[in-house]
Amino acid sequence: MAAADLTTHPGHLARRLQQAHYLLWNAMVSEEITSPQFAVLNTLVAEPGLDQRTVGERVGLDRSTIAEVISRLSRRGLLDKVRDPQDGRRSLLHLTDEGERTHRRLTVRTARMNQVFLAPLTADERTVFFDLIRRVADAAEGLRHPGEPLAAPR
Amino acid sequence: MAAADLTTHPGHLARRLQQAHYLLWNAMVSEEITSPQFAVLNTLVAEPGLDQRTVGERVGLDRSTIAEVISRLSRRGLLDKVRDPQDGRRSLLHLTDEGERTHRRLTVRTARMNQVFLAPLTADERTVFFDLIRRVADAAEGLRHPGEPLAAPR
DNA sequence: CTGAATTAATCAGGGCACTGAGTATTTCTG
DNA sequence: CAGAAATACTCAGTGCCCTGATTAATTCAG
Repeated sequence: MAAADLTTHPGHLARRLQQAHYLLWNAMVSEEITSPQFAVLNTLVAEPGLDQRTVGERVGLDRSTIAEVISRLSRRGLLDKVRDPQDGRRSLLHLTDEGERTHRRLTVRTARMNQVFLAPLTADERTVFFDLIRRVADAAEGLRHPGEPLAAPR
Repeated sequence: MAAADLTTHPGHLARRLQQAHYLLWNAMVSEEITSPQFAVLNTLVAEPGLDQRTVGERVGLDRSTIAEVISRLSRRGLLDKVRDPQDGRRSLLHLTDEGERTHRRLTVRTARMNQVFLAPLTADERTVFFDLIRRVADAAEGLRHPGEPLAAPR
């Protein structure tokens, strides 16, 4: 007895939302390039030559995950990865021509998909939707860095 | 040039939201039991004896994923899985005592975590937050089943 | 009643996401 | 300047998430 109602659990809703998006992306944007991969391409269009860690920070992926995503994009010839001569620890990233073409092509499809995805909401609701999610995500991310203990508040 | 602004991409926001939740769950609820695993336990508290596929449907996991999650829960002794004598294709699931205890314990922690997670929002905003996400997720899920072609509308 | 669909579960394979440990390089400090 | 601390990346390990193909059991149609 005493089962919780998952429809009031933000984590459960977030997961379902992401899954729904995953499916729609696959159907309407690309089966080859995933949404996180597109986010990386998009970041490198705006800021070519960024190092791996910073790209991860921009798109919200940790060191290990960004390494995998970049390795796949590199394997497919969408970006080049070279050691920084100024700082031998860093890997600098640049899109290839093919990478830029892919980004351009997917940008159009992505916009179309977002329209479909957000179709159930009015323009005002979309604004609120973005604002609320962003605030919750930002706040939770902010809890990571500081010395805040998170759980036991003493 | 012409990089998109990811902060207006619902998919990107959904992913960030889910990651933020993942981290908070890990810090405040459990490092052993994940949120999807808890969802399964919760479903079986409400409806003991459900078959594997139906549980997956309830919590929003496909056949393959639910199989993995259940295999882990079973390995940890939190649930029992037995072949349905009435229908040899089905696996029927029941929580063990340990599974019920775990569910009870995590229910409390989960409620506390949700408070922290939603702290940036007022009570009214939380209602809207749930409503908007649910509507978008439901609509996208609804696009899967029908004969709708999704992409090329002809 | 038997062959054809349907259904539940499994398996193989690809990708995302995190942690903890380890390596190489750079920077900071005494 | 040498050792310590910090930084970027890699690697191993676990878990979530999906698709397509396969297997076993049930149900349906002729």
